[in-house]
Amino acid sequence: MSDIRDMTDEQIMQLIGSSAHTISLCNQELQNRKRRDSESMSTSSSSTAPKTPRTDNESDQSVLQSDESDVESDDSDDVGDRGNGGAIIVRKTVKCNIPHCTLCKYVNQSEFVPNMLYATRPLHFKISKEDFTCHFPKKGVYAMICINPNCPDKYVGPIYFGISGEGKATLQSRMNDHIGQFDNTGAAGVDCHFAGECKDFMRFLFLKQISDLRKRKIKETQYMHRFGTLDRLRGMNGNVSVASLPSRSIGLSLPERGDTVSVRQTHKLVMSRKNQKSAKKVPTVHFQTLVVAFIKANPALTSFTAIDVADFIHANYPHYYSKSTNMQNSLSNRLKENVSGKVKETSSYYSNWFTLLEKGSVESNKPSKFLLNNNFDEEVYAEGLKALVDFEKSEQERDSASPFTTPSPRTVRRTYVNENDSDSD
DNA sequence: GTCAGGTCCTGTGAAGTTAA
DNA sequence: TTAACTTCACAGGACCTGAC
Repeated sequence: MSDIRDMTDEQIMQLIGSSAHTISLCNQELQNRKRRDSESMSTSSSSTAPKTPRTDNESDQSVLQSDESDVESDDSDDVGDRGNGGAIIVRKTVKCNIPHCTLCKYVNQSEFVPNMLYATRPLHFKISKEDFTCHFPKKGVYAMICINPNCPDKYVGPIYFGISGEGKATLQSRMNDHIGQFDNTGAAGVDCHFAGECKDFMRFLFLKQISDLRKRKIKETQYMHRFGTLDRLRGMNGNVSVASLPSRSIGLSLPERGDTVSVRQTHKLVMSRKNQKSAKKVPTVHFQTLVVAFIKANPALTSFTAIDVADFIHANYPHYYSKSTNMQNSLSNRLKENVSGKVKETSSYYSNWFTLLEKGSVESNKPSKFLLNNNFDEEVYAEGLKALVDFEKSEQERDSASPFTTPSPRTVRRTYVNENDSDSD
């Protein structure tokens, strides 16, 4: 690590770049080998394993298992959502055409709904004896779609999945709740999207009739994963409804820094920041991005600790680090959860940047660099890294303009601190 | 049917404790 | 002493309830 500390920022970025290229080539080769292996397996066996990279069937397998007992009167819905990962087929939702119905104008009219996460898995509609309408079913899962061709968030297809509630609230009343919020400038969650430029572009459809609350939540969570709506890039679902073990995320707030603007909590496993209103916004970076940057920058290391990663961030992104408190502890918590597989089953697919299936070979307290698998999203990684670099650059420029604003030294974790002792750190 | 206030639940991250 | 681990209070979003 010491040689890295002697490097300039440019040298470090160069190293990251060259390491990234090497690792990318290695990953590609490993993937090719895996593909060849699975092909030779499939020719010698009758089982037909899906060859599509990163099928969502992997990420929500456990949910699917639960769903096997999902016996509803119309359980033949979603006929395409098992098996080889083709189109997801649901009943069609049509206008009820009852006079003064507030929902009719929002019913989805298109023949299919694209999937931003898995392009090969759009929503299609099957011909059914009884279509869903604004008033039917009462209990089930619904999707909200943005059809604004100029959507500022570039959303296409479902951006939010919801369910009818536990009590008397029906799907119809839930939709009315949403629609009622579109005129409210202070609307939160998915409603704030449609309270803006996309106000008249919301469309909805009902996906499945399920009377059991638990099963509704499981189904809703499945859809979130299948369409990636847990990620702000593709949707507005903040949380899964069902998690066998609660996933956690790193959010480092800085209440002592005065007025703050909260960062929307839409991504799971995200390093979020509360920022001073006047200050340049600290970028929101996936915590995995930071770990991957560390792994890529240290190809010779076979294992590391949260402290190593924290030191790396401190050495390479000092301004970003200085905006954080207790980063080491948070990294430690999240790394442990990832490596031990706690977040795998229903967390966003970002958690799958790390190999969890081979957890037996990875110590949770000292993860190996080999935990990085082929599933990590280069685009998200590059985006996060760029945001970090840009932020550091702008902060450095600010420093050189006023030499007294250098980042504060690394925050040491406080233990047994006397509140009155301001020098405890 | 609508809306405002209430409740519940999960994410967040800091504080505290234990182990090495 | 420090790293690793555990616990818990708080914030905010999703959903519920009841009045109008």
